[in-house]
Amino acid sequence: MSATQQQTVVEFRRPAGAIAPAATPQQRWEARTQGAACALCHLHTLCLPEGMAAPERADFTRMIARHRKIAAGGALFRAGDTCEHFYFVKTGAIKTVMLMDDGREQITGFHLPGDMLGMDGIDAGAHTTDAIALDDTRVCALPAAPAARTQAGGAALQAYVQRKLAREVVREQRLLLLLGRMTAEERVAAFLRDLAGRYAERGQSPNEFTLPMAREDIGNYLGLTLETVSRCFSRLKHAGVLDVDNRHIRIRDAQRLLSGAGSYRQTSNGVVTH
Amino acid sequence: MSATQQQTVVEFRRPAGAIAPAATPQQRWEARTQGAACALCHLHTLCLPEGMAAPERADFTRMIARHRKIAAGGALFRAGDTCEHFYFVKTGAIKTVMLMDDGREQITGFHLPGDMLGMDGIDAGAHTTDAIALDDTRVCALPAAPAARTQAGGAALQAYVQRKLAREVVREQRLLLLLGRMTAEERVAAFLRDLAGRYAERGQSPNEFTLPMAREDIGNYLGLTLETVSRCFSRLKHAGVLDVDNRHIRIRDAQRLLSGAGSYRQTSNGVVTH
DNA sequence: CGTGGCCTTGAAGAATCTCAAATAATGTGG
DNA sequence: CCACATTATTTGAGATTCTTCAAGGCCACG
Repeated sequence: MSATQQQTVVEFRRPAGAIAPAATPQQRWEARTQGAACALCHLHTLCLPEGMAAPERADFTRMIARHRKIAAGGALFRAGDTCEHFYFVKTGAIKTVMLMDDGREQITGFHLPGDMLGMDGIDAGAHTTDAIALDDTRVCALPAAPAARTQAGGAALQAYVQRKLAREVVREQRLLLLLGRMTAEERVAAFLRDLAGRYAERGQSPNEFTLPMAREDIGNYLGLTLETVSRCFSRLKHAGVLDVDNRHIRIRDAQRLLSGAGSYRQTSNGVVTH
Repeated sequence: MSATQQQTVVEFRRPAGAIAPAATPQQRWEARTQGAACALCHLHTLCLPEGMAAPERADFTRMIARHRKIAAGGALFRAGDTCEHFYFVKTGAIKTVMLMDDGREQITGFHLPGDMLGMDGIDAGAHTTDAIALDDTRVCALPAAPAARTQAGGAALQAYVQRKLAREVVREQRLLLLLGRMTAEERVAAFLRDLAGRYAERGQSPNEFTLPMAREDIGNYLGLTLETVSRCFSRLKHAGVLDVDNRHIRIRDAQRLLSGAGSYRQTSNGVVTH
């Protein structure tokens, strides 16, 4: 949703060099056995700290425990669990859910391959959300203690976590703006734009993708009901902005998706076209 | 809004030793001239890192530039400004506001004395919000560079910022839940509870205080209009939960303010008392 | 081929917003 | 210190958006 992300989506450019070339099986096997797999992982441009010096990157890589698996619907962690690791999604997708006493829930984020999660546990030492797999999912785990504390892991790792946290703060600020000030259709449009941008970062097509979550999850995330989300999708479809086939989305008119996205609203003079 | 904060509000306990005893003018003068004012500031329990060792606390104190003043309505920083400092509110109050291209705004936080702000600028190097004084306000400034980077300032300071960031993430998560899932009256009640808890932390009465912001700001923050906020106040007033006299608030029935706060809603069976 | 989960669509209802007006507080210049 | 202008707040009535409730269709899976 940032300016640069929007740019990416509008022009449907694939960011040059966003994703590393795939490693050969032989390379991968060697990397894994030598604890240097991160450098060869196709997600390393998203996970690995760029500014970090080589020896510290090696430390980082060595600390990572690879390949914890979570089945679709399973929990990576629950609210209240001691925060022992931060996680990177490797394959699949995860939602983080904040809970109320009376059972109401709010999804605070969807985490795609390359995304880091679990830092919400730094403050209290325990996670504040449930992390639920939307699909069969694999994650890498980074021990939280050295990353959060001043000893051991070193300052570079600490700075890395700090950056990730700051990014999370800004992401949530944008979400506050969405929930507080946008109409249903604007929210859905912003959601799709955001997803498109993130797929672009991952080297996948930003204008054609498959949603990893149900309508209910989208609605929950956007502060709407699943019916409202469905209706917004239908309206955008009939307006020619999108192709929607169940969870498969194709963006036909990125320009209109960007500009209020088929909401045909002009706030200043009240004119409503269509 | 955390469990412990709620507790504080329910029982209207003043947390023991939350606030340091006031320093004498002589002590203050010495402290200021020697760069050790933080230890004597009545807000030091909120600002100063608890786990920090004495020498590092002294470093922290020396880095702080004291007493930048902002007149009511003035900006401490604007979205896009280079993030050179983090700030601590000393007196007054500040709102941080996220902006949309079309002029819509979303207040993302109100910052009271003792609160830290400005960390949203860590990621991009520039602030993402406007910080506007609600009253004549004084702040202390902490240079951002040593706090964010690995050199100079040291790991302790870095860990401190990390903690503050993590707390901010959790605070925003709670706000997402509020904006996404709560009714208007629940939002207003949660807002007052939160404020009450924060005043309690500052050694002020949690059941009687003066709002530093206008109805419009409250509404904006809660994703409502000012009229809706005003109506909620009136309903809570007529229900005997609050005394509302313009910006002066007195909480008469904390129990009811906590439990859905005059909204008389029971989500499970649909029964609506009142 | 039946069952359950997910999605779509319609119609009625509720919560909140918008518009409008009156009242109260605050600030300003004389 | 007062009269006036300005701004903030309250309250009402009607409009609107979104939700709730309900029904039906599609698809995967046993």
